[in-house]
Amino acid sequence: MKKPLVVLTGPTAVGKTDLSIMLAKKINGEIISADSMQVYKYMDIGSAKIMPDEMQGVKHYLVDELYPDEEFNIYRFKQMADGALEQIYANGHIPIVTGGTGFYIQALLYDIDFTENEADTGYRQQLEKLALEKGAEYLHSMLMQCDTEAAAAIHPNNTKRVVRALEYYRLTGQKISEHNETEKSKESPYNFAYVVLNRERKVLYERIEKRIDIMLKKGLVDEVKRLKDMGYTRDMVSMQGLGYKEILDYLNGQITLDEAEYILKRDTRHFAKRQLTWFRREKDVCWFDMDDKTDEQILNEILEILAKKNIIDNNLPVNA
RNA sequence: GGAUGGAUUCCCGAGUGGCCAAAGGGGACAGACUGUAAAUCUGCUGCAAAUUGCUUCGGUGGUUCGAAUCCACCUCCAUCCA
Repeated sequence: MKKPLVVLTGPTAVGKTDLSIMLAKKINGEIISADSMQVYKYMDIGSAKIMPDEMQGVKHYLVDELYPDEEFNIYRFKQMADGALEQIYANGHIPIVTGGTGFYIQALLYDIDFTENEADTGYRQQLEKLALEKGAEYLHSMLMQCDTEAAAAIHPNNTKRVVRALEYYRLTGQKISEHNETEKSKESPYNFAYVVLNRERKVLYERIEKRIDIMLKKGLVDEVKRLKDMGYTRDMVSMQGLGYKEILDYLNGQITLDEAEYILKRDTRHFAKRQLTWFRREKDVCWFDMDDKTDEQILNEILEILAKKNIIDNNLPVNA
């Protein structure tokens, strides 16, 4: 019997948070955040983090768990999220995975394996240096020699991914393309419902811009300044988050505040678009347009889906 | 009223007789993604169809085999002089 799992996601600023709380209360769920920035302490405004008083007693995992100088990546996420799942099941709750990081959601949902090796940062740095000195093409040709498939699949300019493929081969003696192939064909060990919230593009973009205006008003600049004063710097994963890198550039005198705002809004729009691209190619996804319906209506439709999949008890009152 | 400079495809901006549907950048749109993923990277952008055709470079008219590029007039904008 597969264990139940609900995914509630969508692009940034669609309005996931409110609905996730409503849903959690309705189905006795607990929430796992699949968000690469909300895990970090002290990063509240810029990450649009849910605050304790908004949680309404619903337990949240993977929020506020790391310090900004700690590295968070898919491997780390997977470990922490698996742990959270175990606890949630043990306590007799239904896990609700929310947050906008599609890659993380996929890793959890299909139990993709990332544990095979430890990062060898020395080799990675060596490769990155090589890329800088000899060019991206050179690295790519290196990959061509050990893993033709991966080289064919990865664009030469995408140094990050070329480096990882090379690193993977060096660490495991295996081709990453083969590893990907086996992981890709996995079936989910969960009885899941994958809900993606969306809105008309124009509306979504307006919401994004409005939200950034509010962040600025609420003191995003001060928040970043505090982080800067605590010694956190741009090279850290946390400080590469939207809202942090731009304001940091401003605080460091590289751009004006107006420029920072413009870039932040633009890049957040780009991000939302990329999220949508990701969700579009996920299988077994239920899409909801939040422009057409109230949160209550959507909630009810989600409950129907959950009941149909036996994720929740069929006897739960569905109609409002 | 006079002088000069300018008006280019969604925006900025190159182009000064054919190789121009028009460089480059931005935006928009689409896509990839399996240990940095709020990251990284790619494609595409006048219209319709096959290598072709059609309509574009403020407007109108002209020169020329041929014009975004030259000429005339007009409109608008900018700066300067009155």
